[in-house]
Amino acid sequence: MEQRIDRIKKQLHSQSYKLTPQREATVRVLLEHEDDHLSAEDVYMLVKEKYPEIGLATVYRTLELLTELKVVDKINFGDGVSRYDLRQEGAAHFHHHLVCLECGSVDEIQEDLLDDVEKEVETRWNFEIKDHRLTFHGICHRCK
Amino acid sequence: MEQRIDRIKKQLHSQSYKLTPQREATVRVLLEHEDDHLSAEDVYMLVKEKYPEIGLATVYRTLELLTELKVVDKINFGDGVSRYDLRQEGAAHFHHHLVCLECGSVDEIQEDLLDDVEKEVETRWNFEIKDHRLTFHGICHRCK
DNA sequence: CTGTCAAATGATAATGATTATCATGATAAT
DNA sequence: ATTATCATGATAATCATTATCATTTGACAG
Ligand SMILES: [Mn+2]
Ligand SMILES: [Mn+2]
Ligand SMILES: [Zn+2]
Ligand SMILES: [Zn+2]
Repeated sequence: MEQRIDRIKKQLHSQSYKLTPQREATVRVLLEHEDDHLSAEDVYMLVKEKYPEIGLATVYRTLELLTELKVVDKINFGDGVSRYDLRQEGAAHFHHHLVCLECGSVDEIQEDLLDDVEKEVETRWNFEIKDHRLTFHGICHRCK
Repeated sequence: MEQRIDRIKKQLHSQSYKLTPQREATVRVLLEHEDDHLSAEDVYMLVKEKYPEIGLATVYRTLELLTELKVVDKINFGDGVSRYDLRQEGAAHFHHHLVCLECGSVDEIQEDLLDDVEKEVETRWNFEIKDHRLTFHGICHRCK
């Protein structure tokens, strides 16, 4: 945890941003909810527990900044809000999601699985892949 | 074109919906822009050219209805709007997209490519896949 | 034909997430 | 200490989408 925050701090400094107390509190909330898919409002409410004087705008700004630095990925599951998902450190690509149509749960697949598909796309469509988004919609193991 | 509209008409009737003039005008616009990825506002402006008295709410309602019937797919590329994409008739799964980070273009991949990956996900994660969304972000063939 | 009724429409208000603005506060270098 | 820059918080503005409601349409029964 602390080492992770330290690395994010360095990453911020390398772009001449500071790790302010508000930003640190926000990052801590994200780390403590690594498996969840929190909206900005969700993050705001959780950060307020430790840092009640923080403003909603600051949370939005911090999430935007972390997205820029590729610490988190901004993702949209089709309900009306953006959700922020901590990226695996050092992962080349964003991980995949399993969205259950029954219970609404969102599970993660950390393995890439797309190597072959991406090779094919790169050659046949002459497209240089930088990243991807893959979501499966269906019935989760709990609902079956 | 006419046959396609006829099949959509039957699909509507089978759920006891009618193909009103407004709905038909909207469907025609979608068919005429099959390769584009139009927002509700885009569709509204295009429909107005043929049917100026249509209201924006009706366009939203029609797009919602067509999404329900799986005639179109609602998709979100991360700019603030939903876009509506005509589905290939009879396709089991939604097609894939190539989004260029340089020029913003969105190209389509109609081939499935995911058969093997889906088999693996179904068995290893015990998840019954109904549909998917796959988007690649990178540099398109024109920008290279 | 008419009258009836549910479905559909269009104008517009309301909502809700996100962004912009701006005065104030913190920080670090000079 | 002074100044300059960055960051923050309150709040207003924006903008896509949804809800509301009075009116219209079209299928159907008599
Ligand atoms: Mn995730
Ligand atoms: Mn498409
Ligand atoms: Zn489930
Ligand atoms: Zn391009």
